[in-house]
Amino acid sequence: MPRTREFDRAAVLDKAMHAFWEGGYRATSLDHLLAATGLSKSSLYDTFGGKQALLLECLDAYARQLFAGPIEPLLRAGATFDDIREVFTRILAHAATPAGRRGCLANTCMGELGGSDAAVSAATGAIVERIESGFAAAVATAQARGEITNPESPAVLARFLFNTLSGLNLAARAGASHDRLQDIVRVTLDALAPAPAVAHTE
Amino acid sequence: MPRTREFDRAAVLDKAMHAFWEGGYRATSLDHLLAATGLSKSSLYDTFGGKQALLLECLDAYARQLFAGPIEPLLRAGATFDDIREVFTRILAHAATPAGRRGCLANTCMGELGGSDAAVSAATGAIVERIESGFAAAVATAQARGEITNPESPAVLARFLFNTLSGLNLAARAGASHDRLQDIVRVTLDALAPAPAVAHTE
DNA sequence: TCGATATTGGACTGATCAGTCCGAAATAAG
DNA sequence: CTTATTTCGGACTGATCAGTCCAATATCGA
Repeated sequence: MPRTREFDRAAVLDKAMHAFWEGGYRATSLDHLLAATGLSKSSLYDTFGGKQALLLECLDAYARQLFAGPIEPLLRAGATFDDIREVFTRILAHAATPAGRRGCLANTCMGELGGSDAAVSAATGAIVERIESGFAAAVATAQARGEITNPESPAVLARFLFNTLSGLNLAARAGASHDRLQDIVRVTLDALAPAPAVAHTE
Repeated sequence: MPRTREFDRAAVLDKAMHAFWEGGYRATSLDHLLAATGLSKSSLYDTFGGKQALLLECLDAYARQLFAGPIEPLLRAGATFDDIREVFTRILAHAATPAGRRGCLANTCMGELGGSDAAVSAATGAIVERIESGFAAAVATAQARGEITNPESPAVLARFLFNTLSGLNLAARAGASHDRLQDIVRVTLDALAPAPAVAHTE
């Protein structure tokens, strides 16, 4: 009996996600979102509830694409140092695309709304948590295999790795050169398994 | 002949800076700025020109307090590894204060306006540049003295150090624990002069 | 004391914000 | 074809935004 919906929910969500990703939350007005998604105000409100609720769904969609894309190697059981490397390689590759300048949606939202919106804070916190525990598992495996010689605990090294990621995303958004990002990644990865220094001293 | 001004420009600037620091640019409305500074709309516009111009002056004031405070050790001629350590110690100490949750004004502005406001971008870029060249100089000195054994160039290590700083500020704004920040700093500094690994292999 | 001049308070503007609401349109079951 | 049901377009709301403007006010030199 009902009239058929004229849009695809998932496709609309994807477009809204890219709009937020580009401009952040406040700077992306509802009018802008309507233009980006092509639907009417009433449809948007009927379907998603409101601007904040839409952002939360976009963060979910963003997380899914993250865990299916650049972060995916980290979630495989038995991930190793190579998988950690692969994550950074993928991040760098994405940062090199025109869309890469937008950095990370979760990162941007955290910076903009972290202190003032508990729901957004929770959503981004969950993403952080999942990435970091992936790093920690991979570090533990890599330490057991001797690929990572840095004796800090997996949890600590995971924090360090995530922090580098976080900085990279902000740098990309600030327009950093590819070289700059590569340098940072190289030093970071090298910190996990430093070359044996000058050796033969003692 | 003129009527005497009823406020202290520097004090007003300081209050406005803290308002922006707390809420970012867009979320800090003019009304909020007026309440924070205590002056009237016409005084604010006569004195500073407008909201964006005020932010730019706040960024200048912020840079001055940064270079006279946490970053100061880095700007001394002949700064060494200890001075790099001292910078991070000061950053950690500041992050532990209630105000530390706000992170870094320049960082927040870069994330919020980096891609859309060239003037803000230039202002924050100049701050980054100055901090990073301070890091680079200190790294060069420390390498020459053998305090830093990591063979990467001073410029590259400076990028790495700044990236850690950048991540720390976002983490602080996201409400990270003190332990978390400390872990990140420890791993970062250790990456500059890694302990001689297991040694005596080879 | 007095007048020239800058500061100040606050009303005002037009734009834009997120969000509401309802009549018109479209559809599918009967 | 009719009708129940949902979607859709767009007008509308009240709040808030940054910014303008001017009359009232206060001050200082003379």
